[in-house]
Amino acid sequence: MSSSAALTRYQKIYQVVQQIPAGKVATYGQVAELAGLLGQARQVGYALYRLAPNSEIPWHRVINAKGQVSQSPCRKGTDALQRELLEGEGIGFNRAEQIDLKTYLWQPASSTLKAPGVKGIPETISQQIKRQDRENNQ
DNA sequence: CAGATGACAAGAT
DNA sequence: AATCTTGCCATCT
Repeated sequence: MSSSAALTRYQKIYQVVQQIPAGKVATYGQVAELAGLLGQARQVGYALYRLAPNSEIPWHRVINAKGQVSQSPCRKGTDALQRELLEGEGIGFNRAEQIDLKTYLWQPASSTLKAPGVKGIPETISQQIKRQDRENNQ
């Protein structure tokens, strides 16, 4: 820890991830929005990359928008571990090693946050903003 | 101090 | 449908 900043973006991200309940998952983009980093899903991945595998933070409940677990080239096996942890919480994977977001996505109460790009679930806030931005631009 | 880099996501081609 | 491009920022050399 060489950072002296009071509350960095990464720390906000960690706080959000800690709120994900067992048996549910959140996408990187969703965590970013909840952390006040709209549209910066990448930062979430960067932040989680910094975590130790034995961290108190439930990093394994964060998956990508396709419903698949991501993996780090530096940490072989973390994807398998992540899958085991999730299955241990009752989360099911289909044949394509994907999680059904419609069933398992964390949907915080009193929030309009939804899953990105999932059929049957409305677009995320960042998607709404981008779409409106696009329409204005035309 | 400048540049490289790292668990993503969405639009464009 | 698959691949490429861009946006974003904290850390480490």
